[in-house]
Amino acid sequence: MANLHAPQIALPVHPGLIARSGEFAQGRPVAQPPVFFSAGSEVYAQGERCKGLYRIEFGAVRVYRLLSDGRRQISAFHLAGETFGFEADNVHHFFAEAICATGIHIIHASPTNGMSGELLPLALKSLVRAQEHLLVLGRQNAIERIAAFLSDMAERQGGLKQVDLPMSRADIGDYLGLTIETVSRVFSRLKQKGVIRLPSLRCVEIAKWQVLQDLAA
Amino acid sequence: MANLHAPQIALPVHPGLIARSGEFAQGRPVAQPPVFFSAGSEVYAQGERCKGLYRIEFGAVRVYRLLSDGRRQISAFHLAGETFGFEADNVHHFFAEAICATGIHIIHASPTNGMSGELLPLALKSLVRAQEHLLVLGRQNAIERIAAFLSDMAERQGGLKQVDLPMSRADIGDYLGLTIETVSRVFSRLKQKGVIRLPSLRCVEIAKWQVLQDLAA
DNA sequence: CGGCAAATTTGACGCAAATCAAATCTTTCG
DNA sequence: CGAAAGATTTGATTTGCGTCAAATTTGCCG
Repeated sequence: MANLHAPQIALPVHPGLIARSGEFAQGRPVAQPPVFFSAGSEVYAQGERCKGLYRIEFGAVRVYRLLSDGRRQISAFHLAGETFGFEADNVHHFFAEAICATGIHIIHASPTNGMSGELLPLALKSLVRAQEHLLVLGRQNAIERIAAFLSDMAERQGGLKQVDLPMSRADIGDYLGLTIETVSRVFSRLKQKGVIRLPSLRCVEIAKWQVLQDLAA
Repeated sequence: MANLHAPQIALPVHPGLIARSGEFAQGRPVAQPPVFFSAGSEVYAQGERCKGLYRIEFGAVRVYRLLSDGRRQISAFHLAGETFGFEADNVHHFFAEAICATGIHIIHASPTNGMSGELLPLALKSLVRAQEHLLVLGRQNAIERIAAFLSDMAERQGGLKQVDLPMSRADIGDYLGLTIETVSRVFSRLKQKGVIRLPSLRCVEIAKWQVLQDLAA
């Protein structure tokens, strides 16, 4: 049951070094220049005060919580173009870490900057994602979880057959409520059945799209 | 694995019969008169067009999805005072049913009625709830899930020792990703350990608050 | 009140995924 | 390049929860 993960130590590289990209979009201040985070570095911590929202320029982020005994649940992965960091109050209740080299716009939301109209749709997208994921964790078995995960990742990357997995097997396990061994075994099983190919550890090629969809149920 | 639930048949009793309560609060139009739903009746269905948001006056609601083979995942229970029915687009992706006799205000949100300011906090509350629940489903065992569920229900009912459970064991199971047998066994185990008492099927008395909290991890 | 249907509990057993263990493969970096 | 550390895969075994089955309780309605 225990599933301990030593925190990966890596410090974020802070602004100033980074070329700033468009600070204004549609005539509104969007963010400070994008901040660069190296693989494994912390974007924010549980208990930290919210500074705003986070929009990923490139890279990927995992958002998670820990139980007191070290079990970890990743509640979401976020990819380029996605916005995360919503909280009901102004304190973070989760940890967020860059999975790989990642550039993030920090959006300092305030009542005055006219962002509020776009916040709700983004928050709702997060909500729908979380609710979909509840179904997977509550009622699907290992192979269905992996199939759903791969379908989702593929879809979010434009539906190409080649899917990039920036995260480790441990991350996938902690997202799907499985152990790394089970994740690995299911990958092997899918490969052996010809549903996917694994050109490399962090890359999956979906050979039988329809079969994967059906498995995801 | 399969977990079939025949839909409970009961029709909502529609307005007109119901005395209308304050249609305006703080000078804004809030809702049509509250609508009464009998136990098991449908509030909305998956695929149905969104008519607005729903605020519970009294009673309780379950929101759920079904897999093609009938497995059901309840993503949330909603109690009196709570608002539900958020979607990213204007189509419902879940089913909502009254668990018991329930009165609901249907809030026809529109850009013009000044509700929008209050929508985001409510949506975020739903989001946080869903994320908390992910941790339970992903990483907690049966006893921890039940303990977390009972703690949550107690807290939402004002922290009293006597907790009302409007929902069946089947509902609890489908919310926590467990079978009814496992739910029942865990209740028995908690009772036998003196953590809870069961004055009746739908009522739990929390005898050892701290133990329950510790179990919820 | 009495009888039936549904819900819940309890028991026996099986299985999917966890755990424990060890062999590969990959990456890092001196 | 080559060694060491870490990640992943694979195998053997255990176990918590699901499944199947039956007993018991509760609620409903004439």
